[in-house]
Amino acid sequence: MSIKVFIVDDHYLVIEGIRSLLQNEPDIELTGHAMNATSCLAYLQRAQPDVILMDIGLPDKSGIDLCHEVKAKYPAIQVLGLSTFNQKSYITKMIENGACGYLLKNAGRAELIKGITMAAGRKSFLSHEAAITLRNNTRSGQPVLTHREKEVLELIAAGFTNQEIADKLFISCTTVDTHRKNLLQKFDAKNVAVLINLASKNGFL
Amino acid sequence: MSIKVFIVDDHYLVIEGIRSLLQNEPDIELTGHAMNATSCLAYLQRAQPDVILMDIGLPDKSGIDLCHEVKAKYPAIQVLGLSTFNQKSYITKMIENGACGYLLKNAGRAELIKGITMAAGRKSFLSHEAAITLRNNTRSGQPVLTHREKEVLELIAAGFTNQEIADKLFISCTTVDTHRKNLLQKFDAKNVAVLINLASKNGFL
DNA sequence: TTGTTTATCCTGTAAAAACAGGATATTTTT
DNA sequence: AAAAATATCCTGTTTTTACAGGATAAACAA
Repeated sequence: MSIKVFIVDDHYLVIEGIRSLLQNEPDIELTGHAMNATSCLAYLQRAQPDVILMDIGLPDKSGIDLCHEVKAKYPAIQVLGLSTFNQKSYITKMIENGACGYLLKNAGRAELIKGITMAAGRKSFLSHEAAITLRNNTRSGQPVLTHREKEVLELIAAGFTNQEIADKLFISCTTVDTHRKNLLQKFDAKNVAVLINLASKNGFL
Repeated sequence: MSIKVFIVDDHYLVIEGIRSLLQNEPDIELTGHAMNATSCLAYLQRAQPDVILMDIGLPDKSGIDLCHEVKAKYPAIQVLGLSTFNQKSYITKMIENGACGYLLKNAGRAELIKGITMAAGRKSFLSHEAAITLRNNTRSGQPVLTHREKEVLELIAAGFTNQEIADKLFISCTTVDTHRKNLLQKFDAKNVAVLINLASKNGFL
């Protein structure tokens, strides 16, 4: 029995590329594709593939959220993240949300087929380069933020002052200042400008 | 005589997608591809295509710089920008550097072929969506920054204080403050946090 | 159970940025 | 030639951050 694969990606050229690469694979059957999250969910109500190749950057919803939703409704489906962004935060977020692996768009034919086959066999798979960044970044790189720190970070980026943030979160102004202090330290940032720049570049915003 | 097309893109799936779409086009011949700027330039020393499809995000050099280089050495070659990022700054930078158009990776078969054909005929071409963002953004959207403002913006993002920036640029501290003031106004930002966030999201950093 | 992390709060000082409201000279565009 | 844009500089005041150096309580992990 062949592996049923479905693609969710808003880039037509990528869909076409995958289709072309899988054409002569007898064990893999491409059952369809969607170019946004909504039509993906609509498709899944009618038919369930074995493996979904899912892009991160979709027009209506992030692949990270979609992955969570799909895994909640259809736990049997294996989701493989698919993206150009080789960034730790994206990879870990996909895996946290139930993806069984991560495939980069610069992957070759062999890597693509291996990823799909392993996903279908309920084994996890990471693109070679993705595995490297994941390993490198756990040591030193992006800091690990607590839930509260993430909240504060987003409110800082939105332009609120410490006092305004304090009012929103029902905490003291000095507490916000402490979180801010810790954020600066964790990012090794000299001031907010650097903090927001790094946070944005590393996918926290 | 068929149009000779060369692709520069580090995403194998995209190359494969384009190859698949162009396979049955008698008028278009895909002569090769490169996955980075260096091997693209090496190829061009041996053979010159009519049209190059060029990605923005290459591993060794940005497509924007590569475009400039290619057009300087081989003015006859028509360069079509190719990217997932539908952002005004990228599109205009490519065109400023000699590209004759911009193709988005979510373009369909018809758009791809039309783009290549028009490029070969020395006509400019913009993907439908790219044309819309370009039009929208000139009216309202990303602000237009002067050279000095861009310099100051980058130094702010790097974490320098007004005084430090002033020393670097050999201007007064108050002048830096004025530039900062104007940047905040142009971006409609309440403070640096918002400024850096918007600037980063809109490709200024 | 002990140690660590997390979230909370405090006081005080110094530095920096935001805001207001100017001015002048040089380009560039109309 | 006149108008607009750009880059430069100035004096203030108020607000906000950054920095130093704490403390406490709850949750969690070793």
